[in-house]
Amino acid sequence: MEKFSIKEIQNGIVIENIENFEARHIFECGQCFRWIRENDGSYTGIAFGKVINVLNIDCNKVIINNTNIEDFYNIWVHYFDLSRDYRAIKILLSQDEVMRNAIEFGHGIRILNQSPWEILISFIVSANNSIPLISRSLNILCEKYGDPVAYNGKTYFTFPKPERLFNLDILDIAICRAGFRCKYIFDAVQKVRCGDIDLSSISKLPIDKAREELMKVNGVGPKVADCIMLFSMQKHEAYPVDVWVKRVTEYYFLGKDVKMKEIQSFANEKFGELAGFAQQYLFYFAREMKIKP
DNA sequence: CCTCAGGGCTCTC
DNA sequence: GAGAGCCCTGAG
Repeated sequence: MEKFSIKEIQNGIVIENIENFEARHIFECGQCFRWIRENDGSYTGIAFGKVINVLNIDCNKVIINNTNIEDFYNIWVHYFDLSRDYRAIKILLSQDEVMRNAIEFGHGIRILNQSPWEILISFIVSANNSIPLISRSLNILCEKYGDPVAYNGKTYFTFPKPERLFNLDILDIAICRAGFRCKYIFDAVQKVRCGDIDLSSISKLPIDKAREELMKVNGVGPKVADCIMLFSMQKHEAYPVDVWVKRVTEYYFLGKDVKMKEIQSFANEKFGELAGFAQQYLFYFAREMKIKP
């Protein structure tokens, strides 16, 4: 458990003496698409129907605006994974020199506990796509089918509940301009609707069985399935391999172009139960450094 | 203007 | 099990 103290302020809370929490690292390490970076370096976003603004005053002090102590303990402790001891994770992973550097670089990363449904759709949209376009498509879906929540003179939108999408036509999905992925979104909606996919029971399965179930959805392959499991099902042994993770793993650890399967088994042996955390540090490092093949 | 790649997946061979 | 094609767009 992380150690920190909470104080309530006007329409918000201050978290003091917190460690391993940098808003920039958390929201830009590839696990979420809808948090907005403000001019002051804070991030505004919506989860569990609540809009909040998150600002690091320094590396040990965080202000969460538009919330209170009750919501903090009921919602945000879990969302920001504050019950987990990242210091211990970092010590274990830092035995490796490459990891030590990557961890230093992204020292404030935490893996958010997001909604499986939102992550399923988000990472379907992410396939062979760029972050601005992913965000744009998701925001269109939210503006069209989510619920408005006002904050600070602006309107934010919740991620639409599955039921809201059940009766939509494929053309109603296509407005989000996700191209060939629209039919995959549609397929995901249908499979959730008819019960072919039950995300809450999948989340209780062991990783290999869960991956297999998730991949029943068109548009969900091994990488997307691993993202869903890591970012919304607390399966931290998942090691999603996208182009960046492939590059960084090959560049620093394996030294040559290898197959996805070899990268997976490398991650299992090297990082074990902590593979997902390692993946996040490596991904953020590789992408910010723009490592080329 | 054209070309390419971008947090892969499906389909076909 | 390898490779082309896929929607769409910004960058070069």
